[in-house]
Amino acid sequence: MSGFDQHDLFGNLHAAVEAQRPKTPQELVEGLTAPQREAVEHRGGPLLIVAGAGSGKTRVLTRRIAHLLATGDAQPHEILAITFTNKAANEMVERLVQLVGDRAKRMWVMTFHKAFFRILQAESERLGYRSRLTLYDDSDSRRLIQEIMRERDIDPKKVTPKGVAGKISLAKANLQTPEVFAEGGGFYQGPFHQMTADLYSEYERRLFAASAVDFDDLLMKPVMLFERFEEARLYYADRFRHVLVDEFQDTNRAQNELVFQLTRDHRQVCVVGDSDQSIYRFRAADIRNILDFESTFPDAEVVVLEQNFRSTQRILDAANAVISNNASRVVKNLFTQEGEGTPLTVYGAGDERDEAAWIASEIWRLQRDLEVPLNEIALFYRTNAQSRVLEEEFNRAGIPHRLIGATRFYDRREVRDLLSYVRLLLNPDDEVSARRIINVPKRGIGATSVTRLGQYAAQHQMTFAEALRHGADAGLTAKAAKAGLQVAELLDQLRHDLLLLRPSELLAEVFHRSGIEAELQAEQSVESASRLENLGELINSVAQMEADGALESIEEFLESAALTAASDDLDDDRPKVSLMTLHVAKGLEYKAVFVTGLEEGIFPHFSARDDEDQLEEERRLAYVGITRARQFLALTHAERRFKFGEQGSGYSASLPSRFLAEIPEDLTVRLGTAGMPRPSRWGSDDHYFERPDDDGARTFGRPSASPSFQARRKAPSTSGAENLGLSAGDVVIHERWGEGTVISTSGSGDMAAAKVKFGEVGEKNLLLSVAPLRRS
DNA sequence: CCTGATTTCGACCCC
DNA sequence: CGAAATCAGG
Repeated sequence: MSGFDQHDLFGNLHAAVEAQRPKTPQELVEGLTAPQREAVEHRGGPLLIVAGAGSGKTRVLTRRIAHLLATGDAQPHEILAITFTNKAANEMVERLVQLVGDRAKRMWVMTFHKAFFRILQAESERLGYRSRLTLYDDSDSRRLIQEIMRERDIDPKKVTPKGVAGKISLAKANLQTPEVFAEGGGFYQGPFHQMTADLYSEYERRLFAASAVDFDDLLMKPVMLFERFEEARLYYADRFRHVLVDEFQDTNRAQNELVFQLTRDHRQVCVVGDSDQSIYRFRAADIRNILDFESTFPDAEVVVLEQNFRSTQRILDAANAVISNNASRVVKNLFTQEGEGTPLTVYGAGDERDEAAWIASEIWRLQRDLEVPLNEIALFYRTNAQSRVLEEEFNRAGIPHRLIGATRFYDRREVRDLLSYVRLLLNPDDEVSARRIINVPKRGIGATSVTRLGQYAAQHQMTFAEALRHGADAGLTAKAAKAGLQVAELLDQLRHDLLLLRPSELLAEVFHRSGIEAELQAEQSVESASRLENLGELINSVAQMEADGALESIEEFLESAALTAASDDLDDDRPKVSLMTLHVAKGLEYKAVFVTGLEEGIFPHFSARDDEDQLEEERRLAYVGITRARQFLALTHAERRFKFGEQGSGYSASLPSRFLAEIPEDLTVRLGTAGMPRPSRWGSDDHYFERPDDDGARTFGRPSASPSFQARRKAPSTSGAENLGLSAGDVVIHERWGEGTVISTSGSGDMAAAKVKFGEVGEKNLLLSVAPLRRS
């Protein structure tokens, strides 16, 4: 899955050579288990694949698609394969290219949101939109809601725009129009609900006027389109004669309905999912969609994949034990042939710094003694806020790492500003973008002027951008009115370039002509330098995409910018430890995994405290985390943690998570304050005792005294070997292994490493800053 | 009326 | 710690 595997590389080469000859149906089921094969070969009706973690579902899905082609049961353009993340989609495309060659490019293999944005864009006229659609992301929607609330003098403290946005989002996911929402189905009543309903209604009106759609519209609007225009539904249902959906357990009502609308006639629908991995309830995923699939399609064939090809038995046993505490689930038990494996480590830290320090020391050990590459190590946490301490400690310890899914490049302010210009050029109705760029760079059009322009636009039924030309009439000062006129002219001129320039050139032109460039250059701060750099990077990356032939138009670029999640980014293979939330981790796998912060209140999160359903979801999240690990799994918790509390912030005691107690003791080794001081048992004890540089600076195995302070003061001390300036051929002496010859070196500073050949123990990869090494 | 500086407040998970 | 509300000055 993760793509680092060697056999994948060879697979690629192999595929390139073999690409000319399509695989036969027989070849496509080679090496599959009986249930996997059944899933690949099933024909003629609905298919539900219940796929446990690590049971090879991507493999089955891609083989099934290839098989459909090979037997002539489907043409490439008839395939719609839906995933939840771009990352998963890209991976699927890659594998399909290996299996069926370039024909894969004619299939629709993408996320729900992308597929239905395309359909919505193509059919927007039917729904009455007058311009090309602009996609509003969460922050755009929030701005619009905030603006509406401001106009209505609603106190943003009593009702937050975020809260309102959340309510509207849920309503849309459940296919509730403003009218239906207002009625409330008897459950929700009262003035507060009424106000939310009014806001929802106005929000919809404004979105429509701006020719804009939000994320939830990408699902809800197509449902409405298909309901109102049967011929549109039939067109797409006929075109996509084979619909396959991954991660079906995380679909919401709208997504479920879309699948049904597209497939209810031909019934060639294949959904894959694992109810134990449903973790998106908070964004309206409804686990019943998968549980009720068989009642929706009574003739559905069900295939259950229970053999896990990823983890050791101990890891699976732990996962099974935890998830078995969920009452509402279909029982299934994963098994593996990967062997027992080593025990899991449970580490009880003093506080979060100690936790981080221990993890850092373990990572060093994993890579040094067990030669686990850094990019095969991952660290998960429940909330993004937990990442900071971990990062700080990793910086101190010199552990190369990357945060996945934290901040999106496209969310940086300067990037959004620039893209807002382009959005406005493409869609003059776009209110949010117009409001955003009107005073970027500073032109002397402040809040008061913007409000007046907004009022004027509303009164005279024109767009906000159009109102810029009527600043004087709208009551702006002469200076502001003039500036407004200039913006309008600037937009006219830039709109000219739209047809003439390539996307990257257009961005560069906007960057320059808008004055954003000049303003940033004038500022001369570290901050502005970084912004300039980011925008340069943006333009360069677009130019690169053009050069690669990967970008047709600026519209396409905006679409991908809007639909790219933070977690989709850079598949760089550099050796770094990955840090991410448990949600982002779904679908990934690593040789070694750390799940951190297993404490009551954090994981399970306190918001799930009184709700059994939410608690079960937290448990599924734990299940997801555990099952990401192939060989090594450590679970950590801290006794005290710095928290942002209701009454101020400070350290407070943290109880170990109930999920820890749910793991049978005999699967684990307990370390730190929670247990006896013993060395970690990952790998052989030999490895541990052999560690020549075990100077006691690390914290594992220490009694509870105050491990955190030790961890803090004694960041890994260096052996000094990284400063020897070693190169291949040098002869060195290792304290334990004696004389050896340097074969190669890599990295620098704290991460400088060398491959050294010793007489007795053979070749070793050494991290120089810790290896007790000297020149001979 | 705009802008830059200062204060305040708030924080779960995401396509 | 960072974004948004608020304040003081031009």
